[in-house]
Amino acid sequence: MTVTIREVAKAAGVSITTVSRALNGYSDVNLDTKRKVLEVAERLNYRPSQVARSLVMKRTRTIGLLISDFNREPGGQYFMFDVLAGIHERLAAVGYDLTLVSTTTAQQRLVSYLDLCTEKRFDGVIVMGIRLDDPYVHEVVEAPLPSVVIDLPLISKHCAYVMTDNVNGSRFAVRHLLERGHRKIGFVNGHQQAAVSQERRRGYEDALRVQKIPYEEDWVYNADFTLQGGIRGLKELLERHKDMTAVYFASDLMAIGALRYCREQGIQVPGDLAIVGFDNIDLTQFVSPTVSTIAQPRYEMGTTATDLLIGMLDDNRLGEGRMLSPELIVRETS
Amino acid sequence: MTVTIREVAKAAGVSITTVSRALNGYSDVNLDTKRKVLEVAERLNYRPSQVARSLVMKRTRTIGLLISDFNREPGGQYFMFDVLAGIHERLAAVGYDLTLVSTTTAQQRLVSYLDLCTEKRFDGVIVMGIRLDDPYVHEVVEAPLPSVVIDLPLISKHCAYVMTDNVNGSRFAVRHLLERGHRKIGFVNGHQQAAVSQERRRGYEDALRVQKIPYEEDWVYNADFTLQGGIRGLKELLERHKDMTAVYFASDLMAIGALRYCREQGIQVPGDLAIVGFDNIDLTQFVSPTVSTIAQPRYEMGTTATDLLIGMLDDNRLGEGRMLSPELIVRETS
DNA sequence: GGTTTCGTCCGAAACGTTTTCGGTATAGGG
DNA sequence: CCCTATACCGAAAACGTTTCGGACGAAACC
Repeated sequence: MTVTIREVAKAAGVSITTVSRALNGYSDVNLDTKRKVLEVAERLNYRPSQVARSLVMKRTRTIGLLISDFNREPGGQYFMFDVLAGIHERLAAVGYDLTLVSTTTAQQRLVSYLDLCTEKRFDGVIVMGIRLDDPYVHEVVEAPLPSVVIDLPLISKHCAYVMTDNVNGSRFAVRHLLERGHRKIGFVNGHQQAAVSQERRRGYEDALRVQKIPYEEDWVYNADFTLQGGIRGLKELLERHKDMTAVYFASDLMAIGALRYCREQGIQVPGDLAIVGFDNIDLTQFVSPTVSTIAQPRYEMGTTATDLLIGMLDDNRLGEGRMLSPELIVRETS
Repeated sequence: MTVTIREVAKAAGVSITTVSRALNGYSDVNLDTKRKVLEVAERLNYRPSQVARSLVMKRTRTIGLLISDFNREPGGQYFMFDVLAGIHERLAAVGYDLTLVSTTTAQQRLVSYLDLCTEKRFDGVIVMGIRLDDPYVHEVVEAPLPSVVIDLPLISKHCAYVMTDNVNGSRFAVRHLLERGHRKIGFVNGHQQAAVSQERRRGYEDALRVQKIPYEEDWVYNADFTLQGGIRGLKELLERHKDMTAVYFASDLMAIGALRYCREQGIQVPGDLAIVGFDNIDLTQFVSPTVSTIAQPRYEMGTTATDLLIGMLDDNRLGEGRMLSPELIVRETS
């Protein structure tokens, strides 16, 4: 059926050793026989089996993309697609493959994260969308398998991470509102199982403190990154504080939900209430008014994650953390 | 390093044949020895190598997702992510892996589509985002490798396809505008290298003809699915026809671009001009006014594509075409 | 009691590569 | 003329599985 190296060898009148060497560009093969081999291989349309090669080389040149439940995070698509594009682009450049595995896969087979990866003989893994309370968090860090985690500061010898600098991102957002003269600023956070939520809260707190504004719990509402969560958060905060003039949301989706609520309630944005979101998803530019936000370099997160992983694999570097800079984008809601 | 079947055999005091049979649930192995083997395998934390297995079984249980240039289609993300989710979900259920390969990968290696797939020994392929003028279109159809193409009606013994019924989708859109009383209806199409563009134009034509309205070339503008394209299209059509009261766009992104242009020009939507888009991307619900559109069952496209492929692989069915029904969603722009 | 049958198990080949080690021939140096 | 260096090539082991064909004993049958 498929043509093997043996048939090429026979057709070219040499041993399979010589074929292998000729095709892989080794030096100690006569130029004429090399040409002959290449010509025959071309004529027979020979394609070396990567699985056979993987078996003997003990590396698959395949890295796994572990997505914690593909569609658990509503609106996570906006984030994930760009990261994925970055990962894919960089991996293609260095000749690695990417295979998708979501935790549902593991669940269905009742097998642990690490077991799955060793069965498939991945050379490395990139982990995305994992939560603080996910059971396999420690498995990722401690595994001998090189890995890089996105948006969760896990680090070890074989585990690197890349995140946006969420603390500073939050600071930018809140500082911006402060500069606009706001003093009564609420904060609607994401769910507490996300590492980024903690950091964003910290940035909010810090920015206030710099201006000697005390941080108080009841100006914060813990939602879940979703549209509905944003609506609930705004509603609740407005009830608690009639004098609130600005709200900072830990996701654009929540900010947009809030925007919708404001329209229903006749609250003028930014006149009555200023709003800043986080993520810079496409939507922010299309809703009206357009929403001010903190941009995450999503594509770059993908590429640097890949770079870190490749560094561990090919130049066996150690795991390290990489912080990417967010950027304040001022639009109409503030 | 990693524990092999040989070590399990030694530890359990049986042959590797027996270990293999025990683990794979064959019948002719004594229940006691089977238990013993399972216990030892568990204790040693044995994980069978899928690459060794692939080599001998001559199937990898891996299917390739061929994306024609990941970020060539601007706005393609909205479409692709959901399809991807559907594919992934279904594949996981039947125990296949999915590995991403974009044409850039092949280009970088100067190797044809088919060569790439045979090297990686994919069991099948799903092709997405391919254009009519892509050089490897015929390669896909004629290859012995089972494949499913999304949004391009290619069919052969080993090649199936799944698309939305774009002709009917267009009919729904235009008929809806007709029912609203419009008679002067423009059409801004996508680029001509997409198969769906031809179909959508046909649907537009048909719907008009049913109402005895002649189809005329100069009511159609060929754009490119993008925001800017939508703006250009609307502008051009408005210049050609002062009396136009409605426009149908072959993508939501174009419709939304048009919406933006209308706002700038003070054109009332739907008062002065009614608008219908295509795709039902999330954006349509967030812009103001919300845009009427034809919904594509994106997730289902992914799952049925997978079902078709699995059918060819496991039950060796032949390639077939599957049409999915679109749905008219009336919102504020019409 | 001999022959079958059945239940268990194992040896060895096969899958398609890479790589180590060594072999042969030719050329060059003394 | 002998020895060594060099260039080229091949045999065979290895990677970790699955599976075919058979072996061995015990039970069953005639």
